Amino acid sequence: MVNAMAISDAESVVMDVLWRKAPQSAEDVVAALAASTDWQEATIKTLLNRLLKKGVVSAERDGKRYLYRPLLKRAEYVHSESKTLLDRLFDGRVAPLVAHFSEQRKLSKKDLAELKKLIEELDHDA
Amino acid sequence: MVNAMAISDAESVVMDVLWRKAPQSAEDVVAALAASTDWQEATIKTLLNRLLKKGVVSAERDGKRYLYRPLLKRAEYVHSESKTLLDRLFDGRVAPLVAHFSEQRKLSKKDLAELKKLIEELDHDA
DNA sequence: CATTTGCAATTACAGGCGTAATCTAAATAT
DNA sequence: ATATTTAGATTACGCCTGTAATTGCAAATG
Repeated sequence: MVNAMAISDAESVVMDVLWRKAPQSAEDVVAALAASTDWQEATIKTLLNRLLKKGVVSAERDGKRYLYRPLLKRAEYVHSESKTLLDRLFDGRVAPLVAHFSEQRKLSKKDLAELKKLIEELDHDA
Repeated sequence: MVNAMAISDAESVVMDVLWRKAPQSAEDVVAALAASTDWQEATIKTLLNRLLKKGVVSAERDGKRYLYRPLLKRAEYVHSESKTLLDRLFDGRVAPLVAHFSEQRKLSKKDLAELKKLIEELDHDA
């Protein structure tokens, strides 16, 4: 068990919708996902319920339906996912990952420019 | 299905052993994992077999046993895992990941120094 | 040869995941 | 008041995973 309460891939797609905007009803979420997935309504409701059970979203009654909102913050999720990957593959550090991508020539101009700027700022800060 | 032929977490631990040294017999792999896991021999053999079935390791008879070696290269695996994560969480680019870690103040001195050097080299190269 | 032994192959089994269909209770319409 | 619609809750189901135990077979040994 790598993660105490892991969010599955499909579940994270639903979280993304709630991170973009909250609270939302199940129907809202279904509507938001209609374009990008071909999941049935029932599927999305299942995912919402599993997320509820995992304690990472809350549901507040609103008339006949519920309004869902994320309890887990996106930054937290992003961080734990990233850290898990860095730990597994890059000895827990960021630089080796960047090195890997540069070796594979998979750094875009944009990436390079941004990285350069970032590093300069950090350097200046420190 | 995100990955055509995904390697599970437990399986990747076995791959790690083979990436470090190949070929190795099942017994070698068991020995290598004795320190870091408490998996039974049978478990490790199951994992080897699943990896075989997935076509990411090969087995060559060596007397009564087999010698296993990875067919998938570590760099390929690392790349696909990293790319999947970057795509999911950072719009497919490296810089935002670095930015995230710097915002969370999770960049070590070492990371910073390495990144700086890397960027300089790349800049110089380009 | 017959038997033990060392490996690999097969089988097991519960829980999670992707993907829903169906059931039920509440609200609304007739 | 009853019928219908609607939304959530329950149930389903096959595949993957983690974690093995058991079986089968070939080689070594008595």
